Amino acid sequence: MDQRKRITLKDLAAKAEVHYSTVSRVMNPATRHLVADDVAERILRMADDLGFRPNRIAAGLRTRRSGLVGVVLPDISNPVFAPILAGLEGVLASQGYVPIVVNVGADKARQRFIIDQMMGRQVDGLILATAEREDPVLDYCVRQSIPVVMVNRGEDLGRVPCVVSDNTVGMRLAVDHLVTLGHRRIGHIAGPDSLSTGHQRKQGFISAVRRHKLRKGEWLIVEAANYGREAGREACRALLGQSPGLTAIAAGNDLLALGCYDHFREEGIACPGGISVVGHNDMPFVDALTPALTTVRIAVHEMGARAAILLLARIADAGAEVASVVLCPQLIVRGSTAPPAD
Amino acid sequence: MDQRKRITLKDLAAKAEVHYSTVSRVMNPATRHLVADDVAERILRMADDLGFRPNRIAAGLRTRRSGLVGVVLPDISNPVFAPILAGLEGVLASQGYVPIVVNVGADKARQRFIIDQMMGRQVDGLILATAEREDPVLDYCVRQSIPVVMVNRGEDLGRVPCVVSDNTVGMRLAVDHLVTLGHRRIGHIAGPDSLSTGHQRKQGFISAVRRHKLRKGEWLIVEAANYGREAGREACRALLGQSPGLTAIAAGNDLLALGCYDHFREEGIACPGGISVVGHNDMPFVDALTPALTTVRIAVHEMGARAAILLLARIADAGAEVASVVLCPQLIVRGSTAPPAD
DNA sequence: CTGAAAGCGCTTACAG
DNA sequence: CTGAAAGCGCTTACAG
Repeated sequence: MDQRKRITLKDLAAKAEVHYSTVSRVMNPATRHLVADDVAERILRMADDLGFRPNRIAAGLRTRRSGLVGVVLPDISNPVFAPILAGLEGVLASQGYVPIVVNVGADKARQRFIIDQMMGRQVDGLILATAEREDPVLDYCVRQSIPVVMVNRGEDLGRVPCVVSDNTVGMRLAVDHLVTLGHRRIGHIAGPDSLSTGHQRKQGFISAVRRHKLRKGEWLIVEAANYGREAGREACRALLGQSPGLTAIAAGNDLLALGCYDHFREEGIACPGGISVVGHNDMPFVDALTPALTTVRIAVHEMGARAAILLLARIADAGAEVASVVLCPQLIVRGSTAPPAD
Repeated sequence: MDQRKRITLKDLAAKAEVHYSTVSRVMNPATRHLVADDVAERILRMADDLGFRPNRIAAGLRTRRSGLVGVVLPDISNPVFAPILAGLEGVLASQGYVPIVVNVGADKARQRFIIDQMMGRQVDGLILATAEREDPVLDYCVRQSIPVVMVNRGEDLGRVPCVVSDNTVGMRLAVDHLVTLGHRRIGHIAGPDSLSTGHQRKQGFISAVRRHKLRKGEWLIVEAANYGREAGREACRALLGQSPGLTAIAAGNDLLALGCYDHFREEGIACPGGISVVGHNDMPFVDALTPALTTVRIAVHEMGARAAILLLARIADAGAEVASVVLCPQLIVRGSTAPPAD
């Protein structure tokens, strides 16, 4: 009923008339030199002919390395995560690792359950895209002392390496751009303050408007319920309800900006004619919106790649210094921002 | 340097003063009833206290089940695949399986290499989103007789179960809609003919226009180089170059439709005023485009879920009938289609 | 109901 | 350079 009986080290050794430990040495490039060249060559050829694929599960049991990395995602339908995953996967694969990815949502109990499962599967390390600024799951990982790195979102304590975009700079780019266009009344739709991205971007917004000496009342912040489009629409309504005179909005991410578009459409507000919007992330296809979204591009793919590199380093040497990586974002000016009407 | 020495069956058995086979029976719900209730309870409590997580790699070596499913993706940056992956992952997780996902691109040699790696990792089955109508990699999988199911794209021979959307119906919905609006000169931008989606949608288009008795010359097909946005732009240029009188385009997918938008923008063509467009897939956020894209919604999430269910059935019983699943698509009318100008 | 034993397919000191 | 042996952490017939 099932796959043709898989051939093993021993089968191959029998055919080659050598001890199976010799075959083992040949199959592993690192130990191949221990075997006479002619023998190695012969065995390699036979392995190829027979389609011998060493059982990595068995090897992993012996070496205590699974070659598996657990990737914990909060929301795979958010387009930011696809390129991050692609970046991760690329470098992991190049080193013979493979990601096991689980989409867990925001529930901490479930995250912990999943991480337990992953540890049961002997993952060599964990990449978390789910971290909150204070995160019990992260505490748990630290206690277990399993190699972990965070991606996109960090924690406040900095116990664990993380790879993030420079959110302060990102918001400053956004605000500088708006101010340069002539805006003085600017709103910010913040992401959840429990997430480092939400918090840092908000702080970045505040320090940027202060730098430009905007007075209290000229700027305003509303925190969205989450990073989704619908939450953005609601926050936009609240923001403009509180301060109808705003001429520009810096959104905490592109989905929130999309929610602003939705609100504008409902209310017949022109963009950028009536109000300007800047997003954050430059997620796929926001250039195809009308107006094309001005946004802060973060290096998502690179973020994934760097996180994988950091994790691999940590797997190789758990004592390595906790170094984090902060990637520089870039302002992408498109059609959703213009000088204010008045 | 590394994680606190992981505790094993034997450690736990020593503490509980029973044989470790007893502990094994307790840890597995299916064999728990073989052990006296009070003993089981005591062991369970101790396991919990000590944070014992059975080593699934070791168990897998013994049982010859890894609980791993390989997922082979052609292009993770295409937004269709995120919901498919989410659907897959959801049902796999509910059954104690976990996906290992690799983004391989279209290269068949690399696909085969990756599949070899996955088989070396003892995956219990494979989900391929990379299938072509004639696919050497699929031949290889069949020869290895490893459980496989295809998702989104099928093969011509139908040797392997697959879960796809009904592409013929999808194109008919699109064409019927356009004809109902009054269009008689309709172009189709086809995806690659080597892919079942490209081929079937093209055939669906042809039979739909014939049903409506459009004459030769009233309809036209151009095949895009791939399913990407840029290829769509080029194909749109070619299509309108060959037949400037077209009043509507049925695109092979949303990305191709997006490419049409790009071309229209370049050339100052109004949509839907000058020309109407229908997409396919209803990928995330095409409702936020201007005009919002009329498209054929395919049940992506469900597609993933069904594929996982099929695979699990096949893993349980390799002799099971090869049943495929064809999901019914749905037309979503939005702003990119309108009656022709003349 | 519980224990003792074999074995899954590898890796890697240890000899020679 | 090659072999013989132990052992990674489990599961599961087989006894009792």
